This record gives sequence, C-alpha cells and structure tokens, in this order.
Amino acid sequence: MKELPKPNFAKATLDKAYEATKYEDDIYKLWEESGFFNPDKCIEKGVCKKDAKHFSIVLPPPNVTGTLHIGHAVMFAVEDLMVRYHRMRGDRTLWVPGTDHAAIATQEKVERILWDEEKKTRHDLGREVFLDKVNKFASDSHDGIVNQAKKMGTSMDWSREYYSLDEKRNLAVRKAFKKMYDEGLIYRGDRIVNWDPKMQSNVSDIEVVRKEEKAQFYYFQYGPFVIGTSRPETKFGDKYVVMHPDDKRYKKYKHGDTFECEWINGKISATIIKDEAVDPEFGTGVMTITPWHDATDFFMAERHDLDKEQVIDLDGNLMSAAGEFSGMHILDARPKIVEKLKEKGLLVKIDEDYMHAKATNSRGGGLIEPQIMKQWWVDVKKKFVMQNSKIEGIDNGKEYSLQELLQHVVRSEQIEILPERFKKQYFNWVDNLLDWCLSRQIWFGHQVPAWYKGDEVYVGVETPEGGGWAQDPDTLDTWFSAGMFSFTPLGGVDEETDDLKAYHPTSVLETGYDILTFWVVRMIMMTTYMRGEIPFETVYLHGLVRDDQGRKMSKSLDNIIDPLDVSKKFGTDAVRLSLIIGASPGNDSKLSEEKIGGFRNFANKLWNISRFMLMNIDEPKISVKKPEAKTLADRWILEELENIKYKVKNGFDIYNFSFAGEQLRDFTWNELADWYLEISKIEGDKSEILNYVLNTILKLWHPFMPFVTEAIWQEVYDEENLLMVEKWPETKDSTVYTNDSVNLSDIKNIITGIRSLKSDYKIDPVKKLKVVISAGNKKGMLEENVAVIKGLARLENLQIEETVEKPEGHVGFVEGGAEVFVDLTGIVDFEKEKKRLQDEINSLQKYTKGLEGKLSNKSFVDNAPEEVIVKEKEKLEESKTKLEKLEGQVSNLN
RNA sequence: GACCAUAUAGCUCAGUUGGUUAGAGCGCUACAUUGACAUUGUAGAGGUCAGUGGUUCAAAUCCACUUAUGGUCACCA
Repeated sequence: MKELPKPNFAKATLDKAYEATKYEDDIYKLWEESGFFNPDKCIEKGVCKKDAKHFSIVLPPPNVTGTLHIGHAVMFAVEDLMVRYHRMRGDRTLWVPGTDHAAIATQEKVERILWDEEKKTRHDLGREVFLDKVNKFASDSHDGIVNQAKKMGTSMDWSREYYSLDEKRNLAVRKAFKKMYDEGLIYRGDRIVNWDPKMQSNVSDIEVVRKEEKAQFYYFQYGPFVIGTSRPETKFGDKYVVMHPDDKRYKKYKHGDTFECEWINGKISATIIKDEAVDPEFGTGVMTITPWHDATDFFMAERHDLDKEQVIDLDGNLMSAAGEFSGMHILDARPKIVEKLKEKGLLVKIDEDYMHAKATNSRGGGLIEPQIMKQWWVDVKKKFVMQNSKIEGIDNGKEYSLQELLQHVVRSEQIEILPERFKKQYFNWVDNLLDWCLSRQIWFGHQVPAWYKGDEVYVGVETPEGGGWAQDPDTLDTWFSAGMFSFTPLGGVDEETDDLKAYHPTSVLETGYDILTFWVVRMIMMTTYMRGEIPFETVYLHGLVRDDQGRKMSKSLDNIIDPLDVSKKFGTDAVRLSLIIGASPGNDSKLSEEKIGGFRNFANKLWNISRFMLMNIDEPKISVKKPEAKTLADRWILEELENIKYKVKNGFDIYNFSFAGEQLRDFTWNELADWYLEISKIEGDKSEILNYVLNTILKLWHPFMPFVTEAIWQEVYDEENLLMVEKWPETKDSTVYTNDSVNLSDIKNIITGIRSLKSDYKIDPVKKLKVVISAGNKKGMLEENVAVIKGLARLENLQIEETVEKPEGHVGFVEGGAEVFVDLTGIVDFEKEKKRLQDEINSLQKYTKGLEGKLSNKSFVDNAPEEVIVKEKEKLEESKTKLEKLEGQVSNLN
C-alpha cells in the first residue's frame, strides 16, 4: 500500500480537535484506491478467503430524479455499517452500487422543468429529442448521487455499478418479459386501469393515493328508483340499475327486468341487475353503473356480461354519448348536467357534506379517471410448471402461481422480514394480490418488447425479422426491472456468472418500510420465478427520518436536513451515528442538528481519547494479544473490553445496531475516558494496555464512524495497514460475567461519594481533604488502590483500617460494606447531616421491609426460583448491614 | 371498516425470555479553565412506566378493555 498517495497527515501527534473536513476526502481516496471495496482484491490480498461465507448487499438504487436526501443517508449508513463489519470479519463481502431510472418519476420531473423553462411539452420535442433530454438529466443526477454516496463514506464496489436502464438490464427485461409471455404469465388485455389524463398514462393500483375531500352527492330520479352519485357526468351511458339481491325494498323488481325512463338526453331503456357488491345501507341502495369508468362497476359488468361504453375520452372530455355536452371537460360539464336534470324535475336532493376519497396519482398528483384500455398484465394467479427451483418446498415439475411463490418463501421463513410485524403487512398485500399492470404510456423506460403487424403480435428479445412490424410504444413499470435487482447486477437472467454463484441469494435487502409492497414483493416474485431462488435471506426495513417535531421533511415545511450540509458542518461520522443510534428497524426516528452536534462531540471525544493514549503509548503497534494486567483497574478495563466486544458483535448479529452503538459509546466515554484514563494518569506505565485498548476500540468503532477511526489509525499506526481491512476483534460467544476480582465499582462509589459530599458542602474542588475508611474485609483491596482514591477524590490523606470509630468532625457514608469518614472539621452542619442520614435510613428501611416481607411470604419462597431467593437474601443482608452502620453514624453525630 | 404499531424523566429513546430501589443522551441547576478533550470535567434535580381491570409469590414487561397518536389495506356508486 506504500505506493498509494499518502494524505498529508500531521506527524507524531494529533491536532487538538478533530476536523472532519480536513480528513474525509483523503481517507475516502485512500480506501477507494486500495481496491478493497472490491472483494476480488480482498481475496487476492488475503483479507478474506475465497471460500469464506459471503455477505452481499445490492444497494436499493436511488432514483436519478435529482439529489439525495436524508433517507438515502440512512440507507448508506446502515448498509455500510453491515458491510464494513462483515468485511472486517473476513466474510467475502460485496456491496453493489446502482441507480434507478425511475421511469414515471424522472419523466415527470423533466417534463416539469421543460414546461417551467421553455413552456414546452414532450410532444413539442418528439420522442427522440425528449429522451435525449431525460437521459442527460439522468446522467447528471447519477454523477451527483455517486459523489454524495462517496461523501457518506460508502464502501461500495464501484467497478460493479449498474444502472436500471443500461443495456444489460434491458436485455434482462426483454428476456424476462418473453419468458413470462411464453409461459402465459404475461397477457395483453382490455381491463380497467387507473388513467391519469394529466400525465397521459395509466399507473398501477399501488401508485394511486386517495385523498379525502368534501364533495356534493346527488340524488336523481331514475325511473321508479332514486339513485345516488357523486359523478353525474359519467351517467350518460348508464343503462343498468343495480341493487342488492336481498334488499327487501326492491323485492318486486326482478333481475333482468327492463323499463323505460326519462334521462339526461331523453328516453332510455334500463335493465335491472341484482348484485351483492351493492351496499343496501349506502345512499338509497340503488345505483346505476358505468363499467368503463369505475373499477367496481367494471367487475360487476364482467360478472353479468353487460355492455360497456366509453363516455369520457383520455383527456377527460365527454364523448358523443353525452350528446349536447360532448367535447366538454367533465369538471365543466358537471354543474350543467345537474342543472339540466333539475330542470327536468329529476334532481331529488343534494347532500353537501359527503366525504369523498378521490383517487390521485402519487406521481404528479393528477386526478385518476378509470378507463378500459388494452394493456400488458402479469397474471399472478395463473399456474405454471416450475422448472428451475432451488427453493425448499417448491418442486420442479409441479405447478405454482406467482402468488403462491410469494406466500411460500416468507411463510416457510426462507426469507426473514425484520421487524417481524411487517410480515403481516406483506401477507395482507400478497394474499389479496391483483394482476399487475405493466405497461405505461410514457417514453422513458424499458420499451415493451412486443411488436405488432395488423392483428399479429410478436413478443421477443429482438426486433422480429421481416418488415412491417411496429414496436409497442409503451414502456414498462419501473418495478419490473427493479424486481430483478438481486440478480441482474450480478449477471443476467439466464447466464451463471461467477458473481451469481458467489453472491446470490444476497444476504440482506436493506430498505425503507414504505417500499415493502412496491419493491420487496416484486423482487421476491420476479426472482423466485426467474431464478428459482430467493433474492435475499433477510429483509431489514429501516424507518423514515423525520424532523425534530416528528413531521416529514419537505420543501414546503422548510425542515429538510440535507445530509451533505450537515456532513460538512458536523462531519460525516456524526451524521451517520445520529442516524443509527436511537433508531430501530421499522420505526421512524427524529433528527435534529442538535442531535448530530452531540455525535460530533463524541467523534471529537474519541479523537482526544486517542490523542491522550498515543501520548502514553511507548511504541504504537498493531496488536491483538491481550496484555498483562497489573492492577485492579487494569483487570477491570480488560474485562469491560471483553464485555463490550461481545455486546457489539451481538448487536450486529441481531440487527440491533442502535444498541451496539449506544453500548460502545457508553463504554468509550463513561468507562474508558472517565475512569480508566484518569486512573492511568495516577498509576502510569500502561503503554501495553493502552495500545491494546486503542487498537480494539478503533476496530469496534470503524463500521459506525469509518472516517475518524481510519484517520486516527493512519496517524497512530501509519504505514502499511488500513483499518478498513483489519481483522475484527475475536469475541467469546456469550456474555462475560464480571466477578469481584475485576470489579471497580467499590472504588468508583467511594470516590463519587467523597466528591458528592464535597459538592454538597460547597467545598472548593481543589481543596484536599482527609478521609478515614473503616474497610472491614475490603481493607486489602482498598489499600491497593489508595493512590487512585487519593488522586481522583483529591485527598490529602487516606487512612484505611479494618475497623475504626467515626472520628470527631467527620461525616460518613456507607459504600460496599465500608464506612467512609470524611474530615469536615469546622464546617459540619449537624442538622444537615442528621437529615441526610435520616433520609437515607428511611428509604433503606422501607426497602429492607419490602425485602423482609417478600422473604417471609410463603408463596414467594415456595414458588420463586432458588437463585432469585438467594439474590433477595443477599440484598437483605447487605441493606441490613448498611442500615446498622448508618444508624450508628446518626447516633454518633458530633 | 379490517389489520398493525406506539404510549417510560421537559425532549429523544433503552429496558432482551416477568425477579433493578426503572436507565442513557440532550436539556436544566451548581461548581470547575494552563498539558487528551470547554466539541470538556465534577456533582445534582427530575418518572404513581397513558388509564382501568385481570393473571402471578412477583408486572414497565403477560392478557383484556379504554383513551390518544401514527401506519398499512379496503373503500361504496
């Protein structure tokens, strides 16, 4: 690694404060140029073995619609965390980057820009010119995204980067489409779709969002019936009147009966239909239907084989069926139609407070107008013969539907979803799965690989031989290509590449829970079908990042936290930590600059801890050998280090990253810095231990805070090695219990107790006091630590006896069975002391009484496990002894 | 309407299979400023674990109901 450009680091000592911006770019360059983001290089250099267990993630590709937001930062932080951990553990680790063309979203964005800047539509430009523009936009977005991802410190293998609309992915799409078509899983048919007149495309059910809105609800006389509707403008073609078969009010009317009645544009002939889809409680329990422009009506018409007539065109204007209203936009026509019906005496009443859920396109917000159109669909219920299954419980030669595959792999726990409650949501969706409408009337995306000549249809991977074939102008739903992202970035549809063999199924799909139904379901569907494999073993769903008040971040609220801004301000490590600590899978988290600032402080703390340690290490070296402990504090910190190693590993293993980070921070700050380093100033001569501890915590912290840890590593250990590919510290496989020979808590408590008294009496912290300890069986242990207690509690003199009466003018407290007497001659406030001791005695008495009650309760003694009883007895003994001593002190106040 | 979450200190959250005198960070109060760090240190205040009832020797933890907040799905012309 010597040939690599070395960042311009200061030598020998660290700067006083960690300045992230000074290091981050150089560090990233160092990593990138080392080549270790690529597992091939790791194998070559022995970072991992070729046959090591693999750990692979395909990055959920950000949309090329612009710049990244804080949600992407979470994704980067969490995935990089896992990837760095596994890489250091020696797993064969691959993280594949990519970007998504995001068909509708991107086209819509470019169309808007085009309109804002040039007042032109895509039709003014034509398909080719427009697509050039979109591609240019996408390419610029892509570059920005890559740059941002690198700023976040992501250790992705850029040599394997993919784009959802590149040639390889396009080939995969064409092959998949053909395979599904050949097996009858893709069909072209006239079905009702969600048409967006604004965007001039249909969108899938999942892309439709409903918005509650107050609307007018009209009641009209329709022959002998009163019908209700919120959409009078659709009623021209209505010639069926429907009611529930069990509705007694309309018992005398029979299914199939016809009658003549006066309607908007004159007399019509209507037919009575009985169908259970009608809710007798709603309105009058009678409705007319418009199969061409309503999904419920459509399916009703299908059931009874009724005529369907188009009333509204694709621009939202009324057609010839509307007679005098034809050519008028539906929204303009509505009041006029109502007016006309009123004049004819057919308007019964208007309900002004009707709550209506209007359907809108989640992209662009256009009002959805259902239409019947010829579209391409995936049949999710159709059975096909499985031929390539490697899935447990799915047999080759047997028949399955896509829906059954989706159900099977999650139910059989071959795919784990975290947090588990999202399984319910998954099945809620999958069990009620409808056919998937694939085609979109937009230009940007994978063009449908179907060609037409007259009535002939050809579906294939390449343009058919022979002239006269015209390709379907529509493009495919972006999720069709996205559904194959576990494997298309590793190879293709039908070739077995080395990458596919080595890294598929991928280990984890890490993404936001909001995308579960859009993407996760489709990935499982496409992958199980195309490859006969699960796409990933675990789905880890992160929550959404909200502002400090819990609101979604949005431009209009002006509460957006831009990851790059805050990275610059506080350092990338701080941003990453703030997104990981305090966040749990599937739950939203709140973020504020204050929170990030807190973690910036921690990064600096780690830097300064290292700075101090470095000053006290004779010869910094990379070491994994546990050094010899000479004092109680040494034994204690080494034991705590073992504990924290286990806790962090365990946190990673159970996907509780927040817990791992929190524990590690507590150890680093509250134990190592606040106690051990302070003690080391007194005891001295700790070069070996400090070196070992520093080594270890830098490794443990690296996945969380890659930049500052690598910066320190490079400064301290220098030369050949990158922390990024150091070996993860070995840990035991269970909790390590602390025993007395490594327990520092008595020492800590005595020191804290003395400090507390000092603070209580408002004694100048610098003033040195005299202390006598009646130590009992703790005498030996305390004597060994006289210097530590004296130093940290700032004592002039410390006398330790096995038993000693409280000297005059002293104030006492009890800690760990020892009585500590602090010399406050001349300043003791006897009343205050009396109260302090009495308060403690009171609460202790209550506590003791509780314990006694518990232990004399027969059912407790009979039922509780032995170890619990033993523990309670010990507690009782302890508190009794303490009580005795406190009572002695109070009676001896002088 | 169906289903799923969440409710613990002023704020953000921990609390693993029921057994702690319920914890952390931020904020707050008081004190401390020349050798790792003021992006700091020391000490402290602050909680009837949403409510009610139940199970149990034992409930923040399990169960039922209630209330509040959020989410997913279904939506009715």
